[in-house]
Amino acid sequence: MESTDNTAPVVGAGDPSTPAGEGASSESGESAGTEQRIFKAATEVFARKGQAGARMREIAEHAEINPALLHYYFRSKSQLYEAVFAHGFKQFMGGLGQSLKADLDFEESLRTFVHGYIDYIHTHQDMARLMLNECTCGGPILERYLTAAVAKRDEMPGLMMEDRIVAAIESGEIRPVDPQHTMLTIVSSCLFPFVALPTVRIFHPEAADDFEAFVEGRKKHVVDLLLSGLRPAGSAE
Amino acid sequence: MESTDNTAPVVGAGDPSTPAGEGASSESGESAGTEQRIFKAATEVFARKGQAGARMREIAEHAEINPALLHYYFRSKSQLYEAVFAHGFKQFMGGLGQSLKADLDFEESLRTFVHGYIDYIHTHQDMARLMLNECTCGGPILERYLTAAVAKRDEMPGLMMEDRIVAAIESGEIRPVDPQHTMLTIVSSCLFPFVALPTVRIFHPEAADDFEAFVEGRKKHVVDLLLSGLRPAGSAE
DNA sequence: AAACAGTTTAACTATTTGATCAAACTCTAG
DNA sequence: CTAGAGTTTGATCAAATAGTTAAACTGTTT
Repeated sequence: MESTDNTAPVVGAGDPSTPAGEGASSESGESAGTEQRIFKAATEVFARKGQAGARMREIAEHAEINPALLHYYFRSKSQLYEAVFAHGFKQFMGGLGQSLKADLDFEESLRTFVHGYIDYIHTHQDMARLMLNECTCGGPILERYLTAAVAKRDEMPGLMMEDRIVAAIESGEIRPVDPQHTMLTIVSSCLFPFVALPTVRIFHPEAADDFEAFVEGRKKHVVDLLLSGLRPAGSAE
Repeated sequence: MESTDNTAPVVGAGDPSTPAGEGASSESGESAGTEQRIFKAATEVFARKGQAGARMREIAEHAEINPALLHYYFRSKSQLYEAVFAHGFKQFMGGLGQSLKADLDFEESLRTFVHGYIDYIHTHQDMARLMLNECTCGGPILERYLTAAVAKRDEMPGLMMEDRIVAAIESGEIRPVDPQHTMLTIVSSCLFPFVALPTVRIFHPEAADDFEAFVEGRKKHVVDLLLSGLRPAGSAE
């Protein structure tokens, strides 16, 4: 009843979780990971051009597949976008959550968070840019997902870290600071340099030459600067 | 000789500086600041949708003018975009430069930079988002403008501040840190919270209620955290 | 008022875009 | 081999898009 009744998959609509749910792989006409190729290409193009600026044909070219396949697998442009976004959002939220549940002191908690955050961002730059794009334009999609995530606070690594800051202030591990601004500074310091990387490269030519070194240097610097900045007054190094 | 020879202004092409060069205002048919209205609307739409995603008709609607006027004043979409970008870039670079030339100690230099940066960003959010958008996609326009600006180092406030950090380390005003990473952290902390403001609002509902308080709080927090983080070992508060 | 330069408008073109569809293809199951 | 479900393709459509143009309009100058 719902539109033409051919045998179409359309995985993105029903289960916006994994890019190509391996569980229901009904390999027949040698798909060869067509769906995953679409997904990856879509992530790149959406990240660069945004939802409105991205062209379906460009995604198809990037994935080296026939443009019609985009609609075969994802029905429409908006559904493809939402599938990509939802996957990234879930991955982003889920990845860090676990590592923070261990009961470490503040210094180790911060180190874990910063290292994990930077590792994720620099290995998923496209997804990070896509998310930021959504943040800047303040579209309804992000708001929908974000408010849902904020509800169950203990699954948002950012909010967990914020709670950790509050606790550390109370226990005297760090000096009294505004937890929300501090959290904002942490996220900014980890995220921004990689999102704006094309620009950073112009100022840091060495970041292009030895990227891994730049990433590790970034981790060290952020943790070091924050720990120094948050150390209680009077406590020596 | 250059295309049709009607009497067209096209200010954006020749002099990409001020949005509506008041010098050559040839007021006849009651323009009523049409060009400035276009400019402002274009900034908003380009910031939200990017160069590729923005639609000329949307800009025209936003400016409440006839779509054809966009081409009358700016010839093409790409020239309109470049005019908007160039204006923002020049304004961005020029504004902070002067304030840093005064010979202040490091603490005051940092305070001046952070306050000036945040003031500019939060009063020109659209322009900041547009610039960041250009940063993320790494288009040729930004690279062209940026490399030109880096050449004359003493006109880039960011690089001037970085030089100030190096000097402060040598003079012992602050402890030895990586100047480039430190600079990145400063810029990140000032820029990101306002660029991603729609998202921040979900976590900081009070930022929406009393925006001015949030801005001032942000300035204080960033300066405070950085000064603490950079203070030489052993020096009391 | 007549001429004129600058501005605004609506109608138009050519191209691009997202989306659809029937036909062809591929592999497996019977 | 044949039937059939799932997949891929090229052709095609309607809507949207950037850009053009001639005519109408505005105010100023003569």
